[in-house]
Amino acid sequence: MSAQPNSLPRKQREFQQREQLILDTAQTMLHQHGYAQLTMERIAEAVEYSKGTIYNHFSSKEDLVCSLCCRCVNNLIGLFKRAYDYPGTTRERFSAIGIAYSLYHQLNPLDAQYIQIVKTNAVREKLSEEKVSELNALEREITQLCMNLVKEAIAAGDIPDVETHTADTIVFGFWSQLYGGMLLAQSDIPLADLGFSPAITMLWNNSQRLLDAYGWQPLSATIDTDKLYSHLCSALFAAEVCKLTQGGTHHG
Amino acid sequence: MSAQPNSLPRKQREFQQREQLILDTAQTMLHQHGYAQLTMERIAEAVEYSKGTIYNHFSSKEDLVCSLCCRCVNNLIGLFKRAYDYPGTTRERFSAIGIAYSLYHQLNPLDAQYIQIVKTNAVREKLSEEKVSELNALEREITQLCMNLVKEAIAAGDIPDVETHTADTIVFGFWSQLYGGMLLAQSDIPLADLGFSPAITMLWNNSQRLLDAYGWQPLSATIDTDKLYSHLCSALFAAEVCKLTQGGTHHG
DNA sequence: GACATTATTTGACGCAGCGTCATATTATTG
DNA sequence: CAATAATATGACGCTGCGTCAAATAATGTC
Repeated sequence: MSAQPNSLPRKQREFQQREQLILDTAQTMLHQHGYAQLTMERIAEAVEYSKGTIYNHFSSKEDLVCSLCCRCVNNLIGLFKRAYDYPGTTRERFSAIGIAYSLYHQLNPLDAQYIQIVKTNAVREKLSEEKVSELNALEREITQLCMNLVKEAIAAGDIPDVETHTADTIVFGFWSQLYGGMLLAQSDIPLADLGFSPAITMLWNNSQRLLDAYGWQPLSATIDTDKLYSHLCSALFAAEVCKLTQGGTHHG
Repeated sequence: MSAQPNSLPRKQREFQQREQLILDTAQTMLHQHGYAQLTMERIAEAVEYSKGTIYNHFSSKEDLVCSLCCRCVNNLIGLFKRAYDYPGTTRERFSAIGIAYSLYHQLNPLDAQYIQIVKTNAVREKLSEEKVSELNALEREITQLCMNLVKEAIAAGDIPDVETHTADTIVFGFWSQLYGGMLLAQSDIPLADLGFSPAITMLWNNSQRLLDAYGWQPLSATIDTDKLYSHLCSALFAAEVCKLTQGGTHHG
């Protein structure tokens, strides 16, 4: 968008643009044909550069997928920050983070693939030191964001009895729930067939329960959580929700 | 253990034994050298059969890993059943399932790899219809076991306000927490570095909170959860805990 | 603008690992 | 002990990763 003139040497800008092109292409291919069909040759062909050039950008296929993953975590961090900066109670803001997470994965269900793939030891083994620490830095950033909010809440007196509910336990618990819930929702297992309700609803309800369990004020008994959900959605993530409802039909 | 004489034609018994041998060997190799180093050639060499023979048992490498995964889920089901059959309150029994899960993954940290790998779409894509449904059946079994216990609890009046906390929501929430927590605990991310307490402790505390949030009687306020934890461990999983404490040092 | 030098791109190549299948080996039966 | 069936074998074809010497383009110098 911004037409800042040559903030970098032209060469470097071209390089970065090409890198994005490769990533975009790879992402599309991954979404359309799956990981097994994603080969360096095909990517090279699609971007109309040769394989060697791709390897100038990414040291391996794993490295490329990891970069995809980093981009996606970055996007998620963006949403989280929006939630963090919301001018409301700490509990509302933390709840908004949960919504951000769930929305992101509803909007980009296939992005969960990279995360999934990159979390696999089989792939980790092959990553360069460098890429691993890039990813770790992002993980750290997103974790700290949550942690800070919880600490803020504790400092503000919104969470009582801090001895048993330390900040780390709360973040861990909430995060586990989001992460596990998202994985269960996405993956293979046909939840509906097993008699489950829509995962998104369950996830929201469960996370509210959990915040109640920590005694995070104001408790859900004193407010209308359904209303809170839709309010946060429209206040913070209107664009995303819009895209989601427009997107309409679930599968391709 | 049981020396039942030739319940099956000798040939078939040999076949099954060999299958187990292959799986055991593959498991060991996976643990020792990682997924990247696991090749069909090497497995064949190690079991002293040829590659072709391996392919008589498993239609692909993915198929083999999936079988490993099935075996591991089976073991987990065994532990879950023990928890299920414990003669205590429904809440104790459900808590025991949580312990079973956490113990299993402490004892067999590397087994999480198969699950992880097999959950990856990249691998799923390559699995035979047959293996997928074998795995699904196991997932179903283990899910139903949890679901049944929750239903029992609801029927017994141990969980109030069933409109908002339906059985599926509770199972989903609890399971998400276990699954997400285990993945976070195991994976890559150096929790300690990020300022987290031991994951097992957090997991236990969080799951107890969650059960409280559902109003599952008796609430943790009325009992000593630490005591419950050690009691259930020794009553149900003495052998496992013993192995765990003997195993001693964490990393190889 | 011609030449030298440096940077970038290229695709043929080597190699590893999967999965196949014709052949060799072993077991079973008459 | 041959004939036949069942099973095991490993050489082979193929795909896809990652490399690197050579080709091509870009930049700098006079």
